[in-house]
Amino acid sequence: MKEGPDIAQIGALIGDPARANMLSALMGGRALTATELAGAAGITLQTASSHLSKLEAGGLVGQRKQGRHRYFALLDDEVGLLLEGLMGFAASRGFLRARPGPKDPALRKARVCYNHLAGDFGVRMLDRMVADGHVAIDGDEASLTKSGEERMRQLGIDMDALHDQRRPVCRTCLDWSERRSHLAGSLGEALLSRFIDRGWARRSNESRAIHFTRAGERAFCDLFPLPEPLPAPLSHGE
Amino acid sequence: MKEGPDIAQIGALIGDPARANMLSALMGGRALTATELAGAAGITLQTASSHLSKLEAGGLVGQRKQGRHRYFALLDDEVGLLLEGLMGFAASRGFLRARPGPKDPALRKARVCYNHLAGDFGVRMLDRMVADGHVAIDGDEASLTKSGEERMRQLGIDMDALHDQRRPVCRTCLDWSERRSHLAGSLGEALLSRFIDRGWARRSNESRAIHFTRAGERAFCDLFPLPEPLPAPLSHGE
DNA sequence: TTCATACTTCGACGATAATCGAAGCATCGC
DNA sequence: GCGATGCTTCGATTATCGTCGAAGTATGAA
Repeated sequence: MKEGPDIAQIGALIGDPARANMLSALMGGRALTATELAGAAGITLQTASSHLSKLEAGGLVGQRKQGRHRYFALLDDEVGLLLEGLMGFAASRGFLRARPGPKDPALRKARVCYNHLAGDFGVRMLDRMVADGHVAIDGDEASLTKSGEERMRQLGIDMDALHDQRRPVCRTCLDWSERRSHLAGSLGEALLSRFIDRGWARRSNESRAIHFTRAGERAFCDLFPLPEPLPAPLSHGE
Repeated sequence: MKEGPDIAQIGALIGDPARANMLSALMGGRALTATELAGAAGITLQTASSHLSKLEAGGLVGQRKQGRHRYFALLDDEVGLLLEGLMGFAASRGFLRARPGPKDPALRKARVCYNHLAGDFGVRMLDRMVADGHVAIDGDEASLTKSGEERMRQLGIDMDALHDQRRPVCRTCLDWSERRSHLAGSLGEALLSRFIDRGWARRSNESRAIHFTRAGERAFCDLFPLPEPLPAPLSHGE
């Protein structure tokens, strides 16, 4: 037998639909209870408990007990990165699950991808930053420019703190609904936090969707106007 | 049910040990026949055929027919990237398969990780380049410096061609045997090719190992000396 | 043309793992 | 203390899927 990492174990953990659903739910970035995860996966609580135990043993999730509640979350950034990659890959191969009925516009418009903004708004934000010369894209690589650094500081982003972190400030993450990149990395996370702290947007309680307030959406669109005027108004999307 | 990428399908494809073994074998960067892959996975040819059909349908491998031989390879760079990430992740979670008996020194010393040099030599190379100021590491990000650019050109690397490519010139890839990064990206690939073209090293026919000739090893070690003198001579390792 | 080799397809078998009802334990609120 | 709620554990069931022997097709070499 071959020496090396046992990718089959990781694959098998993710390869069960119920477990995949739970991991996807946790990509919303919030800790969820076992009951909530069972609901997200459409299975009973006892089955969810069994699955979560496996995910925990495999180092994909961790739990925190609060009284009778068990809050599960992705164990660390590495898991988030791995799942991001898997999502982008699955989408690139055409493995997409379509909900019967109309597509979920809320998820497509704005949602959390582990810790940063994804969806139409996420892609729009990166596109704007690139068009303004704040972010430079070289192939799959993204880097913040000097002017971008300045701009982010104006927006109240603590750039010193971001530079102190081990991970990249800017990273591209393939958006499964838009099929283009949105901004990940420490800056991506900081920006989403900023929008939420400012009250522009809030997290949905039921899904990974990010709901912008009317004022917040206006502010966001002012900050990141579309690179080109489109005949269809963006705000038409409820 | 949730809308979004179906990561369970990808997970399940990789989650079977036989399929995982074949994918790992293909990380050696060479196209292999169905018979070779069956041998690598320790299964019969008919089982391998069935598995390869699934991997192909899933967009992970592609095949090229040459007479009666079917050569299978990873479908594209995206697959390589995904598997690299999975390998690093599996190793980080402790999912390692140990061969009964002594560890495989050849794989640990130098092997192919999809298209670039990995193992002790791979890590050593990156460390040297960092110590010489040719590659700058910022968290997980790697970039070639001006002096590094110059140095690579001196080594005969066509840097213009590398810059024309879509992917990063330098990328870190977590080495599962050394638990540190080796150099991936277009430069990582170009360097491995260079060593092989110069006759310093050759690919093993049986595994992902890279065998350096005596002269090639000397040249490699001259080019990338250890950052610090160690009491144990590196060349002691057969 | 014949034989050997590489590979695909079919179908039966059996091992595995997800599933859930039932039961039990821990915590919370009245 | 009691009932409700959140969660874990146990055990039986069953669907799924990997496996391989057998048979067939395609290619190469003598």
